[in-house]
Order: sequence, then structure tokens, then C-alpha cells
Amino acid sequence: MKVATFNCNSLRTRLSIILEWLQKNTPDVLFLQETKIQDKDFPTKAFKEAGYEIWYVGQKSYNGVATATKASSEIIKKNLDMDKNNEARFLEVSYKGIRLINVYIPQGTSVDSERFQYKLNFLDWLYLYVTSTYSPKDPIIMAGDFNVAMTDKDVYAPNDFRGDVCFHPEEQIRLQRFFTWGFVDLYRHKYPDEIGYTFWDYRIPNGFKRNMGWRIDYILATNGLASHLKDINVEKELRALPKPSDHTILWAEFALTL
DNA sequence: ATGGTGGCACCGCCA
Repeated sequence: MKVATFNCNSLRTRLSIILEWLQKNTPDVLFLQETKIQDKDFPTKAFKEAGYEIWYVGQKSYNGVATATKASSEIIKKNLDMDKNNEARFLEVSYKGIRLINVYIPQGTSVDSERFQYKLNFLDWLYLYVTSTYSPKDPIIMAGDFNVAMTDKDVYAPNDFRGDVCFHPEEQIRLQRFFTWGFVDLYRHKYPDEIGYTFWDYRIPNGFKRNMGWRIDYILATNGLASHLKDINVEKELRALPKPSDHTILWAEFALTL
């Protein structure tokens, strides 16, 4: 079983990249974030024709998450009840007995902004939802753009960014809680010393070429699933295509036949 | 070098 996550930064702009990658790699699951498309405009047909069932929750201009599955799946939940902004950042699907939670955590803008408090709240709401609904013994994969780097290894210039948005202790404490509860950070588990960046800011000139990146996209799994992890990697080749996203695909393969 | 990217929808916001 193979799963992948991609902050595509506009599904419309990246649709051909996504479909080509899907057809070449045929993952069981693809989690997409920042689709930036309203549900009425979602290209459902393109995914059906590629052989995938697709679930989505979107809004105009911002945010939006979608989850594609190779075999049939069912919708469990769209958005978090406690998020009164009702931003399209959470989508939960059930697939062959596994809960698939797709998240796009708010970026936070800057630590002194209201958006940063919203980010911390969102992490709290997500934690409350997951831990009150499930046990760490349940098979759960939670993947997406968490907008939090955890350690110095996960940011290209840790001393420049320490305490800034996406590298702030209040965010790190909140993400750490998920690991303490029972989620395994699959990339770090498999590769304790690799870099593993998944995001290179468009605003840094030649940031990708100079490898000035961040590891802020994750595939997390509860222990039962994580123990079957075979491989996980970052698909850097996507960044060489025309008009790439500022993130790239992270994928994980499990030694499991469902 | 006092700017520089990108997407969306508007005439700025968010990342």
C-alpha cells in the first residue's frame, strides 16, 4: 500500500502534474492540500477517469483539501466543528478499514498576528477531535501540510528562524502532542539523520536549487501501520517541471496488502 | 540591487 501527500497550491494549475504522477505511481491514496477551488468547480471527472474515487472540501481562493483513493472509500468528516471560521482544512475518509485524515494546518502569517493564534487553536482542535474519537491502537494515517518544522534538521537556517512562524515552540509543543499520543512521523522514523525538506519558499531566489527548504509536510501513522512501513521519500523531480508548486510530494509505502 | 515569487480574485490577501 502506497500513500502520498502534496500541497499543490492550486489544483487547477497543477492538475496535469498530479494526474501524470498518479498514473505513473498508482498510489492507493493521495492527499492534496491548498486546492483553492470551490466544490462546484472541482474536476471530479479527471480523477474518476484516472481510476480514483475523490473526496473534497473547498472554498474560493484559499485552502481546500481533497483525498483520492484507488478503491472505494467513504466520507467521514469535512472540517472541524470547533473551527468557527469553517476554513476548508480538514477532510477525513475511511478506506479499507483505515481512517485517512487530510489536514492543511494554518500557516500562521507571523507570531504577533491573529492568524498565529488561529493556528495554535487549530492544532488544539485537531488534537481534541482525534484523541476523543480514536485510540492509538486504531489504524489511522494523518497526512498533509502541518506548517511546523520540529528540529534544526528540518529548517535550512534554524538560527535565523528560531521562534518565528512555522518554527516556534508553541507550535512544536502542539505537534509533539500527536507523537506522544501515538502517531509516528514516518519520514523521521525511517531516516533519523536525513534532511527531507518538502517545501522551498517561492520568495527565496533559487531557493530550491540552493536547497533552502523546510520539512513541514508529514505522513503520520499509528503504530500498527507504522510498523509495516517499507519506504518513504520526497519526490524532488516534480520541482523540475514547469510551474511547480512550492511544496513537493511526500510518499510512503507499507508492506501491506489490503 | 531598497527589489525579488505565485495564485486567486480583485483593486490586496495569504502563503
